[in-house]
Amino acid sequence: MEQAMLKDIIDRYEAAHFLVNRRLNAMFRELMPEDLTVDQLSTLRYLQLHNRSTSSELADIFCVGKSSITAIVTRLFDKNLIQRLPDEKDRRVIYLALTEEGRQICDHMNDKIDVLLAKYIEPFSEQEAIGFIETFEKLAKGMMQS
Amino acid sequence: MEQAMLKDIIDRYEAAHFLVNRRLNAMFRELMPEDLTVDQLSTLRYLQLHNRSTSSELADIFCVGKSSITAIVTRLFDKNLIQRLPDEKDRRVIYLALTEEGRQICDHMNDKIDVLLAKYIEPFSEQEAIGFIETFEKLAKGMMQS
DNA sequence: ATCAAATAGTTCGATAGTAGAACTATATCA
DNA sequence: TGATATAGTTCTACTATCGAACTATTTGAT
Repeated sequence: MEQAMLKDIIDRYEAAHFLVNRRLNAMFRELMPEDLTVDQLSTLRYLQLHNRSTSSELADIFCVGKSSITAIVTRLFDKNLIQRLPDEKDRRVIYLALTEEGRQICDHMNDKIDVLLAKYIEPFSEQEAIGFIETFEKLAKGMMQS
Repeated sequence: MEQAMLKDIIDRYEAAHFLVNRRLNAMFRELMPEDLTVDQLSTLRYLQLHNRSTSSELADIFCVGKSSITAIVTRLFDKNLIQRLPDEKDRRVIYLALTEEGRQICDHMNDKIDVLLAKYIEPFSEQEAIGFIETFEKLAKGMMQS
């Protein structure tokens, strides 16, 4: 790709990324129940998909320090939404898992989020949506590796 | 689009969005000079593109309350990166603009960010990149309207 | 022309997320 | 066995955010 075109694509990507990010975050915030934040829900949702994760894994995935994870996990633990399950073999390790209440909130929020996102994705043709998501996934993969 | 396909697209979109977001944010954080945050730079960059904006406009664009903007603007003002220019006609209004120092930091960071993003976008063919960005912009536009 | 309502921006108090350093406890390995 | 690495927590400090209360100004309805 030539320089001028690449620069154009980058500028447009940044603008769209910023806009979608800010808008989506605000819309998610509005969906949230009283006592839960967007980041807290992200944590619950990750644990729903990856049961018995650990603080270290969350820190890697969320790209933050372990002390940030301790803070967020403690808040969710205090709300009785996640459990801390010590590993029997390696006593340094503490697995994290949803409680029944955490699972229910997750399920409920998943439905709400699906409805919200469907509104924006539905207008696209199947072909366009698939093409888009495939490129998006390649981009994500590229960022995973470095 | 049929339901099962839509649901699949939504799940994949969410996963890629989360990953790209978190990774990009972390990479931006690493690029930042000592005394500047990612959100502060976003504000500077918006002002570079939209000179003489106002707090209310920033609050709309960033999807946050006006008091959040006051906080961030005050920090940038204290660092001498932006100016506050009262409107002559309507004395409630205060226009915001970069200082010379703010402009320089912006230019410098724009270059760094372009290099970073180029690394991830370069691998795509021109055709794929354009198709992707066009759909992304449509998505952004859809979110602007509601 | 006046006064109520709207608008622009700030202040204040509270909370969440984050970094980074210091710390504890445990495991690994040379 | 002892040094080093790893998992997680605690603590302090800071930024971003909300929402309510506030000031100053403008707009608009009567």
